[in-house]
Amino acid sequence: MSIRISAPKGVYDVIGADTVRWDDLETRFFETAATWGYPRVRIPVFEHTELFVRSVGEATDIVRKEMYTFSDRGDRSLTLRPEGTAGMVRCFVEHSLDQAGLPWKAAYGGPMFRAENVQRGRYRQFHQFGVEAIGVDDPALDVEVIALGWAFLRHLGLVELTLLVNTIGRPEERARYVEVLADHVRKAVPGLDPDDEERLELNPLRVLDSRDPRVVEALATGPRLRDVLGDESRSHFGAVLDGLDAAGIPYEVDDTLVRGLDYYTSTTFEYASGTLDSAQNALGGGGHYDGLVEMCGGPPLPGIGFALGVERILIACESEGILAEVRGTVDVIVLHVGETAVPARRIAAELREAGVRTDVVFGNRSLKAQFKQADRSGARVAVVVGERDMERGVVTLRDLDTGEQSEATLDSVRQEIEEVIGS
RNA sequence: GUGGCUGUAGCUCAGGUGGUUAGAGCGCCGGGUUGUGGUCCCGGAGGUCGGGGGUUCGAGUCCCCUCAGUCACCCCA
Repeated sequence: MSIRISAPKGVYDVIGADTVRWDDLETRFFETAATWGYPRVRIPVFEHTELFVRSVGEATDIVRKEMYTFSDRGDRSLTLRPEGTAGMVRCFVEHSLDQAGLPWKAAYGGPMFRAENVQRGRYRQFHQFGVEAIGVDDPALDVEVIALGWAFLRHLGLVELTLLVNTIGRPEERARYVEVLADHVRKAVPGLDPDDEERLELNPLRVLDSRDPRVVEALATGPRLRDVLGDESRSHFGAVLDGLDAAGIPYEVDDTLVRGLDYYTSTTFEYASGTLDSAQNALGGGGHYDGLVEMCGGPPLPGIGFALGVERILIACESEGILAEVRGTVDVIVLHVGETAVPARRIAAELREAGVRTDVVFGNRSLKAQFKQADRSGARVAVVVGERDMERGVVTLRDLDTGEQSEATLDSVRQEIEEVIGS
C-alpha cells in the first residue's frame, strides 16, 4: 500500500528549465542591487509573531487572517514571514547597524508565506526580492530605490511597465484626513456595503481601493489626501517627482495607491505590468516606513524599500515573450559501447575536473539509445568510448548539432573538447 | 473565507441521450541499423477515468460530498 502525497495547496515545485530561469533572475537581481550599493543579506524565514503583528499592523488582512503562526517547543509564538521588511528592520536594530554609517542599504530575497486563496500569480509560499535603505531622510534616496527596481525590471527586457507613485503623508496628517474621508463617504453613500464599512472601521485609507461605483464617485469629489498634507510632506513628494523626472523615469501619480501594510508613510509606489490582468498586475511595490525602526526598538530613523514578486515577474516575462531559451544542463555527454564503462567514467571525471559540464550514460543500453539520450540532454558534444577505438587508444567526438565526427587520443580529449565548446 | 468553470496515460485532449476488454497525438521504451541521435517505418509499456459515497442490472457519463487546479471577489508580490 502506498499513499501518494501531493504538494499542499498554494505551493509548487520549480523544476527543469524553470529552475534555470529562477536562478538567472535571482543572480541578476542581486547583481543589480550590488551594483547600486545594496549588498545581499540573509535573514530568517520565521520571526517572533509579535514582530509582524506590530509592524505590519493588526488591522491588516495579513495579520488578521493570513499568517502561518505556530508554537515551537518552548511555547514561543513564531510566524513564517509574510513579508521581508519587518525582518530587515529587526536585523538592522538588533545589530545596531546605524553605527556602521547611514544609510544602511541591503538587499534580500526568498520565500514568503501567506495563507491566501490561490490564483494565478498568487501563492501561499511565494518569493520576493527586495531592498531597504534605512537612516537617511532624503527624497533623492526615495528616487534611488525606485530607480533601482525600475532599472532591474527594464533590464530584464520588460516593456509594458508602469510606475505608480503616491504619498500618504505622515501618520498625523493621515489621521486628520481619514476622519474627513470617512465622514464624506458615509454621507455621500448611504447604505455602504459591508466590505467598505469594515474598511472604514479598521483601515479607512483602504476605501480608496473600493470598486463600488458610488464610492469611486464620492472619492472623486471628496477630499484628497494630498490636499491636506503639510508643507514638508508636500515638498518631499515634489522632490521625489522631480528626481524621477531628472532620472528620466516615467511615472503616474495615483491618488488611490495605498499600500496594505500599516508601516508605510510618505512615498508609496508600485511597479505594474500591462500584460497581466488588472487583478494581479503588481510586480512589486514599496514605500517609506518612517516609524518602523523606532517601533522595533531602534533609533527614530526613516526607511524606504520595495519588494518584487518573483512569480509575477516570471509571468510578465512569459507574456512579453522574453523568457530565456534554456539549452541542456551539460555541454558534453560520454557514451560507451562494449566493456568501456570504466574508461568512459574516467574521461568524464577528467572533463569535470577541468570544469566542463559533463554527463555520462549509465546502464547497458544500445548506442542508438545512448545517442537518443545524448540528443535529449542538449549536450553539444558526444564522446563515444568504444572498444574498437580504445584498442587504438582513441575515442570518437561527435558534434551533436552538425553530426561531424573526429577522433581524439586519450591525452587530447580534454583539450579538443574545450576548443569546441569554449567558443 | 465566498462564488463560477475544470479535473480521463508523463503532457495536450477525444470519449451524443449511462451499455462489452477506455482512445488519439506527442513523449517514453524496444526493434528496423550485431558501434551512431535529431527524419521515417514497426512494435510495446503506461490509466485508482482526482478521491469517497449514492442511483442503476450496468456509471468516465447522472446525483451528493470532498480534494485539487483555474478565474473572480477580497487582498496583495
